[in-house]
Amino acid sequence: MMDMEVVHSGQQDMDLIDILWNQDIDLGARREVFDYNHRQKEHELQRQRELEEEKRLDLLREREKALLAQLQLDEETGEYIPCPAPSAPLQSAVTSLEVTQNVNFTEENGDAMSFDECLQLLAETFPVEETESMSVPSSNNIMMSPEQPPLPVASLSPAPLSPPQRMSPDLEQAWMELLSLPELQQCLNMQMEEALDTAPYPLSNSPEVQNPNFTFYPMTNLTDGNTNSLNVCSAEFVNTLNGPAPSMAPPDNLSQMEAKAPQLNTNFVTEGFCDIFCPNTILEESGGQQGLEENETPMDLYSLSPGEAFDRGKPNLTAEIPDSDSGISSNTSPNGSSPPKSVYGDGSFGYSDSDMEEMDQNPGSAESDYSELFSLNFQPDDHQTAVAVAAPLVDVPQQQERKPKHHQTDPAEESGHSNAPFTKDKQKKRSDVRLSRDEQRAKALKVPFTVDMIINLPVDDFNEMMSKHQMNEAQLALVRDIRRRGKNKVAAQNCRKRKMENIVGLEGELDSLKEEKERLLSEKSQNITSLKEMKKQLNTLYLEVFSMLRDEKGNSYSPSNYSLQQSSDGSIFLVPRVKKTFKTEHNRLSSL
DNA sequence: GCGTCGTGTCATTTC
DNA sequence: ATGAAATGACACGAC
Repeated sequence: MMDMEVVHSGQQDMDLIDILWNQDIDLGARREVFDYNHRQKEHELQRQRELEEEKRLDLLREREKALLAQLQLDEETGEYIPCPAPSAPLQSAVTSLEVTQNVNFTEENGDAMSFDECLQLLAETFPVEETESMSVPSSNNIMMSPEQPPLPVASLSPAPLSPPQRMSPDLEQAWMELLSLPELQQCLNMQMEEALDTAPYPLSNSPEVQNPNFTFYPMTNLTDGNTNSLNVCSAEFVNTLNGPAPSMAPPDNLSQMEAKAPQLNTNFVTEGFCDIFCPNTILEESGGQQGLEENETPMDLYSLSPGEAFDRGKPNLTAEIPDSDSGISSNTSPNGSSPPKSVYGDGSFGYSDSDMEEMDQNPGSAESDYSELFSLNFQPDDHQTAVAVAAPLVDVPQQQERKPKHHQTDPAEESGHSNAPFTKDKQKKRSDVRLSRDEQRAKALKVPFTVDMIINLPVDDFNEMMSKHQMNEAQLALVRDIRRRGKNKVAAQNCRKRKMENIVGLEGELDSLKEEKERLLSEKSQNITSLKEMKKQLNTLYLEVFSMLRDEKGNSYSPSNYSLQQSSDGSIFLVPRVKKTFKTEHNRLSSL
């Protein structure tokens, strides 16, 4: 019987665990997360991988030195260019590749090192073996979790003999070396940012674009540093580098980058990642469809079909943003605790206020940085500014991924100043955070006003300002929300201030009333004392007056039988106490 | 872990 | 009737 109960309770526990597990699955966690052995195993594997990576990195550094030794530093561009007249002949394995590359790269910018030149150098540096496998080397799959399917390489590259697939392992490793160069890393990052800025939502209909493996892997791993990019960058991804690699381009050269993007040689196999990272190229290729014009911002795209665009865009904004604490959000389910009534109503615009709140759970991190970096006084038509302003939308989650543990530490704490700030500083910081949230939202929707203007302008000026600018519903709703919140915030502060003042005033009033009470009580006691004294004096005077009165026979009047009374005209009468006696007698008789 | 405080936000009421 | 201001209530983070 006991066993049955134990089994039963055990079964209940398991059911409970399953329920909780299912909830966690909904929240994005897997059961392995809770398995200690599994985690330990993962940890050991991770350490093993790290050791291997260290060895590989050492090897790669040596090879990189050897490679750079054969390159010349161009003093003008700061790039490495190949030494003139390479003597070693190309190996046979590269021949077909070379033909392809020569065809495709002959028109490229002569300043930069072309693809076949790189290959030539690599071939000189590293002996190339005959290609053994036509598939992408297994290193691509090293970092893949078992449940993830391998990259559909074939579908990525329709070209029958895409060069990277024909690379030998050594050659590919050399490519990986190139990829590990900081210049190329930066170039890749810039291309990614640019692509995401200009087309936040993949415009291509190709299934690869919608495959999470393709969008997720490069984005997440490129930001992780050299190691991961080495492991993860597929050969197709290498193709995105076929343009002249602008080395160490400053961030404000985005427009130049963008101008260069369409120049990429699209004859080369680019349908893979290039579809994702170089949307301009795709747009050019797709039958003259201009798509994004130079000054057309992503917002314009939203306004073309707000519903779909935002439905697709929303996961980009929210799904990759971890909740501030432990990645579990109470609002994960669509029917979550967010208020049913939203100012955005039918959800035709992707941001509901509660969604924005989720996005804003990270007040101290990148957002405030961006709010400081970018002024809100931009013109919506300024494409370059629009790109710069749109950048935070995609960059914020990346930065959050980089610093998930520090997302709520302020810079002062990070820099070692862990002393508790003064209250005023804290208030200012919180106010800044609040401001940065709304600024972030305003930037996201490209609202052409500053938050300060939205909140602090008088009603008439505000209405005039709103009427002067054509804004869509989402922008109007956001502006109204910002103004409402800003006003309400000030009102709440004033309300609390008044409340505190009322409390302080009431406390002061209470004190003064207590003092008044004490004063009145003492006055009362004084009055009582003086009254007693006066009565006493009056009684003495009364008796004195009585003692001086005499009747016709010269006898004195008895105060018990007579009393003195004053009439209304001031004259004094001696009245016998007959009435009283009579009254008393009458009362006595009636009582009998 | 719990209580307190300061603050922002929302819903509702008051003006 | 309408919009702004005021306020109660709640949530959240910091301490």
